[in-house]
Amino acid sequence: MQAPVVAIKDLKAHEGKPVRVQGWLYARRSGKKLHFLQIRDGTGVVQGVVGLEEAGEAVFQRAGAPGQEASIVVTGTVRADARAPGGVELSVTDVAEIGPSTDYPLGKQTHGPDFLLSNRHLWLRSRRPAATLRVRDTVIRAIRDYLHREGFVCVDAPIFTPNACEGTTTLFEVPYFEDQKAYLTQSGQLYMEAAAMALGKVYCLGPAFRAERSKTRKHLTEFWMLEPEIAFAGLEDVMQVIEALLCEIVRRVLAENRDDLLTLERDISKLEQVVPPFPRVTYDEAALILKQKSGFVYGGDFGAPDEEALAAGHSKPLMIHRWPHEVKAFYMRRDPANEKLALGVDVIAPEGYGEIVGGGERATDLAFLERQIEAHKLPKEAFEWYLDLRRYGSVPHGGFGMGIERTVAWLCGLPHVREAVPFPRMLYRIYP
RNA sequence: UCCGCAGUAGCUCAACGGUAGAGCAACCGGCUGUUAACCGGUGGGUUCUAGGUUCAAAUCCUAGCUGCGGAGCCA
Repeated sequence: MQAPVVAIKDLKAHEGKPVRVQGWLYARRSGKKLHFLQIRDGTGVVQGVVGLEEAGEAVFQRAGAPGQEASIVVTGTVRADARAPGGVELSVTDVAEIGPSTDYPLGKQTHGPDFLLSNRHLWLRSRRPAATLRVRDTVIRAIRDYLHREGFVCVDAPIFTPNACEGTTTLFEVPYFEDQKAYLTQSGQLYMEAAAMALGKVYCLGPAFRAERSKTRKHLTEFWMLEPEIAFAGLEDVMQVIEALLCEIVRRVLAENRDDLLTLERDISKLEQVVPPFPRVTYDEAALILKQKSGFVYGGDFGAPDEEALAAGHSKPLMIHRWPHEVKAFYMRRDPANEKLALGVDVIAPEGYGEIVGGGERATDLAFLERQIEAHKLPKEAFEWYLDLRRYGSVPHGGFGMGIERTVAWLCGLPHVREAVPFPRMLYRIYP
């Protein structure tokens, strides 16, 4: 009878028993009578020890043959060992090579970002990318769990759209049958407003595309965005949901990904400080702070250096609300207390990770929106369906968009958002 | 689109006007407890491309290509 297959993370529970481990040869160190095999299987890494005398000559030779990242099945007995980083080792009795691997491109030497990104399909096997993807998984599960618990319904938005959702930023154009054109969505928000009028609390979580020629550590051309939309909600309600959601995400990652955060050398104490309430300032207050620091001129949007200056000194995400309406989208509701301000909110992550959330309360007044569409020179016929939402039982509502990669990059302490997505799409990179 | 920086061995880099080198990887040998293993040896080059300056160019100049970082825009 063959020994049972056991995941490396579960080996401790099988101490003293024979098991099989299926995985890949991460690295090997060899002596004349001893092989040390570092085996990884996606759940962890374990060291297999192959002694010439214990395993026999045939097995010993087979253990010395597979190259780095060859796929192997290793049979052995689980043994506690104080010298092992994970607490247990495998005393190997047999090794079988499944798929060979020679001249693996990613060795133990250091590599530059260009080379690593060109080999992203292999780089994923390394510890840091694997840890990052596990954190990303937790972030997405935390989002879905939390929103489900709060009564939200997942309503997916279309990827093909007939026109710009907001009419401003650059779109990827694709041919759509004979003589039509379609565009890849840059936001599902307008569709979520329709869904919120049907189901109350809704969200979508999917890719968004921006054909901007941006080359910074905060930008991808394809990124994932969470967009909740809530009926019968105002700006304060939206800010409350953002705060609660971010705290829940951080809590889950701290609870489920401690080892991954250690692998990533993340300062966990910084994340532990992310608890309610978040600091909140109005645009006016923020502009005043910037004016004292750097001579900022009131009325403009905040640039990346401005964001960093505002976030400096805060260990929690900073919420900036009530913006001059000129710098915000046409569909934002105006502040009843000051018609020059839009009821929008941006959330700036700590440690220089920039804007991770943008949202606010939507305008519900039909005549106001018609004027806005005209003022922004948008094609009105494309927005008729959107205006219908105001013609037939409109209610106060609001929502926000959260950038998944920026959030993951912040939680993991990554130098660039491209590491927060399995296969990044950037201005000059679409391979692999 | 604009502004910087870079391109030399498979990878990471050095050489800064005067004989192209190191570490890692590969290959060979040694080692019974390694953890980025260690020790000895071998092979490995159109110095991104095209011009130019010079007795002499990886090095200086011009143009291009590629990548990186930042700005703008945004999540």
